[in-house]
Amino acid sequence: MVDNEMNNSPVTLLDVARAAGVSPSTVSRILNGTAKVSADKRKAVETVIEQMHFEPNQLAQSLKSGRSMTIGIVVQDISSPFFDETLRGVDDGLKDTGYASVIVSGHWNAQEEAARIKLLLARKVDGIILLSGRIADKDVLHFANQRPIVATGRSLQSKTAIGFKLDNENGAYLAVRHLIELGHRRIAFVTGPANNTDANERLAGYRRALQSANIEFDANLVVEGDFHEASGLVAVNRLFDTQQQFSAVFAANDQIAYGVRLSFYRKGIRVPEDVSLIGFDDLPGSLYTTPPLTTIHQPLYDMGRVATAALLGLIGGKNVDVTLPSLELIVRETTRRFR
Amino acid sequence: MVDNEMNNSPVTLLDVARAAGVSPSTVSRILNGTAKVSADKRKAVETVIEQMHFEPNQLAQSLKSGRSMTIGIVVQDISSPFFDETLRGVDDGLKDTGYASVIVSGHWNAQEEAARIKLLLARKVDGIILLSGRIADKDVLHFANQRPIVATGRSLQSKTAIGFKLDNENGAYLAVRHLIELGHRRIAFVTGPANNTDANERLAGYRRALQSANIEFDANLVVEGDFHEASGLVAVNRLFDTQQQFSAVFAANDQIAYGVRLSFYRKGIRVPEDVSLIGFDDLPGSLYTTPPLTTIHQPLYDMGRVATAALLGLIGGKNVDVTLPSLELIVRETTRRFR
DNA sequence: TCTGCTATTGAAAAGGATTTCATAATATTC
DNA sequence: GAATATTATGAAATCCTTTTCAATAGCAGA
Repeated sequence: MVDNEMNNSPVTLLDVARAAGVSPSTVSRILNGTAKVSADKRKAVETVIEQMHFEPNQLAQSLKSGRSMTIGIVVQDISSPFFDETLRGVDDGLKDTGYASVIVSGHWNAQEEAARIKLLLARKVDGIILLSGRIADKDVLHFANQRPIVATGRSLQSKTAIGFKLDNENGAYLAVRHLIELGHRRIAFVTGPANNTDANERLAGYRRALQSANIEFDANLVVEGDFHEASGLVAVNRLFDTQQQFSAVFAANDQIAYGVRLSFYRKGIRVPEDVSLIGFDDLPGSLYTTPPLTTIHQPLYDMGRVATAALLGLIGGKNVDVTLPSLELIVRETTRRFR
Repeated sequence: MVDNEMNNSPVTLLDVARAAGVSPSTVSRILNGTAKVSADKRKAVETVIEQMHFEPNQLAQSLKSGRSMTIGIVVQDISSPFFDETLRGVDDGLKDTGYASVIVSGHWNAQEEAARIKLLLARKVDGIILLSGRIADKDVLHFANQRPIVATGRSLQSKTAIGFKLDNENGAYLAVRHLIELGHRRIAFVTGPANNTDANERLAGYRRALQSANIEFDANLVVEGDFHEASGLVAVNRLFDTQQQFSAVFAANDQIAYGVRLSFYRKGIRVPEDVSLIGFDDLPGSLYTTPPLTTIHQPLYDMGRVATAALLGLIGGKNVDVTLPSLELIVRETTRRFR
């Protein structure tokens, strides 16, 4: 409390240098260990730094070095549990690296994503992690000319960009096969938006599973949702309105499954006694639904970690290869043998 | 693709100035509209900017102006729905202001919070939003000497710091009164960590509601949780193990309520037929639990907006006053008349 | 004691933008 | 047409660190 707390202009390296009777260069050298400095000066400078509570101005450091020690993260929805888990992985991956992250949201809109990426670039982030999103691959590659980019939910491979995705098709196959193994044959699928790749791949997995069990695909059992809870609810209502027969529902993600679950509750249909339900994602909340949701576990947290490691590698100029844990069926309590 | 994409050193304002045959000052003036510039030069500069794809280096701008156009946000848990909602409010509040945000997590640890705040300060954020947290008020005020801070979950009022909190006590009172009005008299309370202010205030509200209905407080009906789902589950088990009689449970937050709900499901106890359950927070997920959860609505999103507006006011040197929407009882489907 | 090195240290430039101050050019007034 | 007030523009300083380059001092070797 002895320092310049009153005087609101912050202490600079120059102030320190003057107070310690040395040149700024010397202070900088001590700070960064760039060169040998005599013991007495070092001591003097260090005590002054202590006394004055000096903290180097990162902005100035960044400007000089060209490295901002910041990475940008583009999510699509800042309050979605889906992105949260990945974000937690990124956060942990960044721990003790000196990097901080700027998180921006693209809101599932290609134009907004591009605008956000430009913003990050203008801020001179050292790299970008792009989680899902609708922006075209070629635009991603274009931006990657300026700073390395790691993207999830798409396959990309260049000197400055890496993209990886999980095997949605296979995950969906696993889910539907599980239902089939339990004896279900009329399986409804509440999918995601028609133009969404993930949704379409999951649909493909659904079809493959049916096919390999010689169950005919029935388009009436497929209802479009939007990955949010409400859409699951209306999807089920739609299924009932059109009088479809089914004994199980595969929801394209857990959030849809929650909506589906509620719709059944409203109609007095029991899960899993009357109908089986399976989701996709394994959000943290799915452990605590009533009953706990059977679902396909996406290693979201790990994706965050892997993406971060890959980006740090790219930034450091190392060549990286990503190996992801795979999708996994988690059987909980919303599925049961038919009849 | 005609520009310097190959040549990886980015275009600077000086490059633009040279290419357009004017001084850097002029370019800057055009960029910022700081002064009048003749139409022909403006035109020339603008076309050069366009051609060269010039983007001003924000780092340099920030260094000069002392404003980084970045605000720091300290959350406690990056993947908690509680913070997410607030974050969404902040995000929306920042929209179109030119500010971006750096989000760091204090992990409910005072020391880590302090370290994170220092990190943000070193990055010269223009202000900080502190969401909950355990760091002492005086430390917050100390940091606020350097940059304005807006904090939630605590009351603070100084030239550079604003803290506001919702009326937990009253919210809890509302919840418990609702149960009492439904005829419940043996009401269990699953609280938060013993040293947590919010938890204690909610406990106080619980007690006041009982008292004003002449129901004697029974310490055996109060079980400590930690605001996470699992603790709700074990709390109920504990209640059963110690053979407590109760017809309703008040959970100190929605996440605890989810755990409580699951425990009941496991025991074959129906909600709300056999027991009533009420939460606190109104997380987005509470709309889709089975059945949808009766709870106390915390205006989390609004808190984010309000905090952001307050911080922007503080940064701009305006004097701000915060008015918060209040807590509200949301009756859904987990509570019902006793017997 | 003198030459030749090495180890420390400081001066100054650089990084990219903004802003003050000065100047040249134009416009206004009588 | 002369004198003054404006206006548009550029030069240079500034924000804070880092880093290159040059210089000084100290030391070893002969």
